[in-house]
Amino acid sequence: MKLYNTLTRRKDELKPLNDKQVTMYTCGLTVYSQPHIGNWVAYIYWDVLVRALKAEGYTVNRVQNITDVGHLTSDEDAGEDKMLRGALAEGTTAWEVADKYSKVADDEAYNKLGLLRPDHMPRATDYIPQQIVFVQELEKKGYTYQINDGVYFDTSKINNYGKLAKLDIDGLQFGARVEDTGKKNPTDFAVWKFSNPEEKRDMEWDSPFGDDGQKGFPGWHLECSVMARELLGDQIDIHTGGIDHIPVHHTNEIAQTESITGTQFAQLWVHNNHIKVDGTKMSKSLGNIYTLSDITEKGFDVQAFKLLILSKHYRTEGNFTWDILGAAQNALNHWKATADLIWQLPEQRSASNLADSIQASLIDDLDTPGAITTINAYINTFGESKHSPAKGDLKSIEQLLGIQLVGEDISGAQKQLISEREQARIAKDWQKSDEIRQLLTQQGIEVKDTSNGPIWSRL
RNA sequence: GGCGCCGUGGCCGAGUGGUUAGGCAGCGGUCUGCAAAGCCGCGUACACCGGUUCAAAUCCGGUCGGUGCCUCCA
Repeated sequence: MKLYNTLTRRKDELKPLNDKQVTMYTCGLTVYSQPHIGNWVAYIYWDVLVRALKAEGYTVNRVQNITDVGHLTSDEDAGEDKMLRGALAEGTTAWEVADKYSKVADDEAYNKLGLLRPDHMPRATDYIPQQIVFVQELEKKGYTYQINDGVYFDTSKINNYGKLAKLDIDGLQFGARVEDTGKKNPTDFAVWKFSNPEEKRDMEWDSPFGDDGQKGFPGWHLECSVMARELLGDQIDIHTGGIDHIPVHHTNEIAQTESITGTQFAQLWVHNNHIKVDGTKMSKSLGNIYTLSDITEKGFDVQAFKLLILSKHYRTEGNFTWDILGAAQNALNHWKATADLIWQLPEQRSASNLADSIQASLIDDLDTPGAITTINAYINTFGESKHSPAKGDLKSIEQLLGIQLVGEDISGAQKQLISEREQARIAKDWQKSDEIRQLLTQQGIEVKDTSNGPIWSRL
């Protein structure tokens, strides 16, 4: 399995630290509001990555956290707490907001999108003591300092800070866009923030830091470092996330973890690009943020959304429009209609190497467009075939890409209708024939008269 | 302003120094009671200007255009 490694800026071969077991960490959602399709884009790619790893014979131990505290609206440790903002918007507490959107996200990801559930889905608030210990360790080693609003990591203490993003540290100065809040260096970041005494916080904890009785909460970057270490160990094989996390979040995870462990944190850093909407960034201010429900309410299949996403490489920027989704839906319908031939025509006997071909694409830096091209070529061989695809081949597609193709057989009554219609056609009773076809259409079944006889598919 | 990324045929989207990507949409034909599908055929793309090379859409330089992060937002 080769993956493009942001650390080295080239495709690197995966060489797991522990033989055939792969450890993988993904930064999960901050559960403060309704997830949108951009969130799911990353989830879909990493889902296929896990599927490909399993097909390669690896066992995968995967952590995807749930951020429910500490994520501020600015990466620079300023701004509001996203959870509190969510609570304010809904007139409830941060705890309830976290609970609500954790459930929403869970339902959408694992029920609606049918993604594979990660092995561990820790919540940051369940790891507060561990995070405090982590900060204490950093303190002991002299990596931190305390100012007014929290305990900060001193990035000047390490010599390769910013190696992931290839940051030009010297070029960064306090000034126009980098506010001077008392930090020693512009890149320093909070590992523990103190609660503002003027504000009521739903989520805050006692800690050994600050004044006596002063409450606080963990820094966002710290959470991932701690949960990864607690659940996967000092070193992991693959760390995934969005490209937006390269300069700050992942850079800081590396700084913290490697300062503690003294070894390399993740071997492979894999980042997905984003998807735009109508050629521009999805943003609240533009009001162009779509959710999974928007897609289904327009009558599209979430599987079509997955196909749309997998049609482009995870590292290239994507675009979402309803037209593009419509094209993906058409392509999916074609795949599904071909899959439904298994109920109608004898199964193709000759062995195909479909699974191997798909897998060959996936292990080359998760080349899902290549895999889809392979599948299209395969599907197209059934255009005038007297056979249906092999069930094993369809299963391979479903297992490797996570796109469901095979539906249920139609009912006996519907089969009877198709048979009656065929009798009417033989008798040239076109009126009856068309009436039956109309009836089936109302039941969501389309019948086509082919050289192989009547063939149905779902509308 | 700082740091990036990208520019492929109607749309989406791979790829790469010399060989048809593919999908979606469209057009013509065929088949067909009709419809749809299938089948056959059709667009000869790679922003622009230079350079390197026997050969560049593919490498290098520049220009133009778009766009991302730094602020709501993955």
